[in-house]
Amino acid sequence: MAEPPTPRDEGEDLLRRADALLARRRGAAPPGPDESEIPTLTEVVDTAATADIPTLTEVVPAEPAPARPTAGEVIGRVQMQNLEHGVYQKLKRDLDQEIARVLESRFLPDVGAALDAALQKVVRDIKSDINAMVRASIEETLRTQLKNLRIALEARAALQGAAAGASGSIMPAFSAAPPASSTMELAKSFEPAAIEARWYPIWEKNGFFRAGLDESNPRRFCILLPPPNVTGTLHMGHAFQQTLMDALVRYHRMRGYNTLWQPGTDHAGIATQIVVERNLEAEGLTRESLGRDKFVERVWQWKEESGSTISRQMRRLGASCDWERERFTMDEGLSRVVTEAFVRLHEQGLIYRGKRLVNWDPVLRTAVSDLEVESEEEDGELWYIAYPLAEGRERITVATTRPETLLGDVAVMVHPEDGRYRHLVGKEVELPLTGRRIPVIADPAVDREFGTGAVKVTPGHDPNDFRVGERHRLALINVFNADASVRRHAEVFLVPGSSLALPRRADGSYTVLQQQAGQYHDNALYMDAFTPAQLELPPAYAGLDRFEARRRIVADLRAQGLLVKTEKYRLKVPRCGRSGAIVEPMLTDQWFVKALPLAKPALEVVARGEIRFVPENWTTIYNQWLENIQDWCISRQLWWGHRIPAWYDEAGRTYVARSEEEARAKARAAGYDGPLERDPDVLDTWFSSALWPFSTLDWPRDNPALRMYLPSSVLVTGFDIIFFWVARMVMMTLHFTGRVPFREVYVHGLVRDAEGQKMSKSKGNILDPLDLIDGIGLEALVEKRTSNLMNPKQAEAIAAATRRQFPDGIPAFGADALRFTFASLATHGRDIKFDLARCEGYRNFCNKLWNAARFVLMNCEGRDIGLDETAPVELTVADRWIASRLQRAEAEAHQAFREYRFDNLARAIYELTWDEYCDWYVELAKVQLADANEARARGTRRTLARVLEAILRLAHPVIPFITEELWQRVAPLAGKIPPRPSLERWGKEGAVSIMLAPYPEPQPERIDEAAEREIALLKDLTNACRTLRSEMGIAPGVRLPLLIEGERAQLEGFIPYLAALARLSEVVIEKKLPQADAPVSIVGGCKLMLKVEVDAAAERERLNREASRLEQEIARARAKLDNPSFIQRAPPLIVAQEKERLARFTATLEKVKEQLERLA
RNA sequence: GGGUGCUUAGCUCAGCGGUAGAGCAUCGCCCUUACAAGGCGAAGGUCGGGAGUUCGAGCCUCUCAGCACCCACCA
Repeated sequence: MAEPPTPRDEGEDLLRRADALLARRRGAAPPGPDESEIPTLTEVVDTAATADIPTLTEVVPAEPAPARPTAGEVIGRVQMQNLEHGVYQKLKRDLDQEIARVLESRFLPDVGAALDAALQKVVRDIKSDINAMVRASIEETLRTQLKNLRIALEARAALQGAAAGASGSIMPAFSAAPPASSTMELAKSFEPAAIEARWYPIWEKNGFFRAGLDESNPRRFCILLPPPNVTGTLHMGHAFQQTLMDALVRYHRMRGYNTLWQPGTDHAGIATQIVVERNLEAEGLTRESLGRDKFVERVWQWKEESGSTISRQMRRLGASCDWERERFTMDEGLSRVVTEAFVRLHEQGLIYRGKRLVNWDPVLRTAVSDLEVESEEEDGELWYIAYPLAEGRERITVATTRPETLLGDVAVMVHPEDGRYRHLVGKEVELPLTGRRIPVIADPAVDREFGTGAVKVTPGHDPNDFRVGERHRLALINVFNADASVRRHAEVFLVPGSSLALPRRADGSYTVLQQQAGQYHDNALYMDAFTPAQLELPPAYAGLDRFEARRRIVADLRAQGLLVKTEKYRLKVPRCGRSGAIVEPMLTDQWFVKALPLAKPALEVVARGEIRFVPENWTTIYNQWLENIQDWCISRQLWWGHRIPAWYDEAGRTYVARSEEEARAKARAAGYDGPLERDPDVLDTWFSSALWPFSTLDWPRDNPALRMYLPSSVLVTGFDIIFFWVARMVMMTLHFTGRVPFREVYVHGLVRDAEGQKMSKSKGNILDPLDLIDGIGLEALVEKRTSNLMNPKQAEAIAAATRRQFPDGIPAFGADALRFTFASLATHGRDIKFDLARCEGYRNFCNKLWNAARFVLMNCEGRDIGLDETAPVELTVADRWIASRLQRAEAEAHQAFREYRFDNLARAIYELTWDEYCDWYVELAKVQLADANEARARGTRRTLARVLEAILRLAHPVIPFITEELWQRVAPLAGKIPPRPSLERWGKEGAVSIMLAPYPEPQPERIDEAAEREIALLKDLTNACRTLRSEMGIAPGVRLPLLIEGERAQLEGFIPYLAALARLSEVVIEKKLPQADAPVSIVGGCKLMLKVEVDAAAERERLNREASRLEQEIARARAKLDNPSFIQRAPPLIVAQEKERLARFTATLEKVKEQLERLA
């Protein structure tokens, strides 16, 4: 199939040549493994990028540009542009790869190899994701370096481009760097990387993020950044949340509020300690071998190394926090606040220390709070164990999921009304394997249906049994060590009234330990008046891990014929949210915050509406939790964190104080002068987080920020930390400052993957926001997802899934597109399924905006755009219409911000920009610009520029980078700022940024309903023509005449628009359409006829379809109107509307029928 | 056992009493002097099932089903 040579072939030839050029360049570069031969970047760039890469004019045989291009030549130029773009992208990609390769080969062999070796060692036998983190950090650094290098390059290229004055440069992205000359064209497409890298530092250096501290301005807006883990990296949840916060902050800043976005990081006690301990493990060290001081030093070191990663990543996202106020929970200032808060709470009796049954993580060897325990259903077994009666041959069988805790049993419990066992209540059974005797007790808590209806009672290792113990005054036995191995000697806590039979002696007798009834103090648990004792456990199990002990005990029971049966059983297993270890209820000494007195005010402020949840149904969740709140265990047996400010003397007395000196003074006052020892424990991370709203404002020292920004305006957070953080901030802030911490809580959903799965390393579905901004190749992505898996067996499946889902890796979308995506996904639902396709769509949106600006600049820069108010300006209906639409969009934007409906905000911006401004107004403007009427052209240019300028400001809170870049060019046109100062001077004098420009306020008086109606009709007419054309299969290039039957006065003005938009050769308004076999469409009382021969039968068919559609509508409307109760009860407006519809459909049908007759 | 969501086009989601929408995907046609990361057009849904309230129900009520999530001590 031989085709004539077409321009396209020429283009392919061009591409081939470009390839050849690339190949040549590659050939010139030193390939081989000899790393010393690798050139520096500047070498590569100088030789390859700036010299070897030809301009397009060199590549394409130069043709003198004709003064007046003929149609064919115009096409040629368009093609050339596209080709230029294609070639450029190819070259750029290649150059990027080259740069990356050079960077890699230059740096990785030195630093990387050593690091890699170390990391390999780490990874091999440790379950850890440290490798990924370090790798990510390296990648990040490289990427940043690369970016910086590229910016330098761009500047150079721009300079050279300017010097050469060549219009045919094939590196347009580089001309996107500082727009040096005002007439320079924007790049053909939107290239986010350079723009982003340029603007953020300028904003930050100019102090635009700085908190407003003008106390005379009563408008204040403050957001606290939920402090991320200081050593962590940015994940999708952060990026999402921070996008919303940044939009809010930028919006209010533009509106002239005193604005503070308070950033900071959290020391994340457990999480960070775990990471550092794993690092140590790789070196064959443990924290114990290092010692506390050395270990904490190591953690600080780690914090210094990785502590800035997340804030750098936030900058990439465009977050406009006041970095000068950045805080860290372990800063000196914040630590002081933590101590102060602890001491005050203790003085007020709201903090106490006691031996309690707490959730113990045997791996981390620390207590964790109830909230940190996650229960999942898992497969397990239910063992039936026979306990022989002490007297007689009878046995009582209990069912348990935890046979190993039998060692700590103190009773067997049955339901008081259970006939099967009533006769046994009060008797004693022999506790197997232990040689002890325990009583049978009755308690209504027993479920008779479950198991055998008899339960073993282990108050020392089960919260439920603990309560039973309290009711029945049972002793408590702790059988485990801190690592949950079985003790040689159990700890026994005899409580008032309790007794415990010690193992049978050789002579068959028992010793019974007993404690007399004692006193309880207020609010205390029954065991607060315990007497400690010891109990020898069977030596066979001593030192065994609890699960090994379980196996042995079950085996021993079976051997003794006491194991009745075993059943498969699904049970809830409580695991530590951090380590994944199964939590063991353990009796330990811990510090607690009394929750009740703090919870009450926290409930009241919400009930009074001083704090409002958005969406409000979260109020219920908040209330329910606070209403059932338990005391909060705040001590952790860790080393990384705020050490508890309590000192003990040798008699075990406690002195809580702000410092050791103060403790000593208190001790002396109490008559003690000996040595003091500080409590080794640290505080729960969330304790310091709870103080965040005022600790970051340097409470208790009075200062403007504290006066102005407490309460903050809104807390933006996920529902997963309502209990952990939100409720506790309310309690603590109210308690210490008497103020609420924030007025509103905007609770957003959680980001999940496209399938709705939680993003997690082990699922291999993690998306890194930075990869969405910068893009990532497939191999790098696979590597990232499969490295350092907890379970390396998953690697293959994850790699396969990743290859399937991202066959080409992830393209670079840029921060703006990512942010726009997040905004548009921020509905008030719970889950946010992150859809890459959406991201691509919004990248395209940015490109659209970019090109609209390009169009406006091409048509307005250097032209009379009506800034001179004395020159005559004519505004057409189209101009008035787009201005009107702008007002509506602005109103929607404000409302969206008020309601935290970022999806609506995004939609309003998207529709205004794309559907109205680009698709219609720009097209209409082209018609107006082609007109000879200068006043009208001036008005058009003014409208083009002003509306675009407003759109940029409207969109800036969501897409800050591109809007700033464009605004710098567009704002002078719109008369908003003087022609821009050069970028070099930016910041020194008269720095003007879109960040500081006012947010658009809707002007209701500019809503022009008449213009809106007119344009609506014009759109309908245009669409009808287009539909006709398309249905008739008329090629877009063919221009046809159109005949319209309708009101001349109404339609006349539309003619030029219609002709252009519907690609018509002429538009003729007729009193009556001629009789012809031509397609006709009826729109709003007009008949449109495309003058083209058409098969009458097909046209009849089409009209009949239209008629039957109308008939259906008419029938529906008539049915309603025929219903007397509708007329009677529906609001008159609705009835009128329905009548109007009926009339309209009927009239249209009339015309369709008429046309049908004429066809015949 | 309590509680909270969700179920609308192939996919992701808006809409919450008055003519069923968007993006992506699909199917046509097209290099149209801002944009092929584009333009124009088309197709696609008895709004999970059932019952009720109402002149009128994706929208309100009840109920059933499915799916998520949260809280709680079922051995």
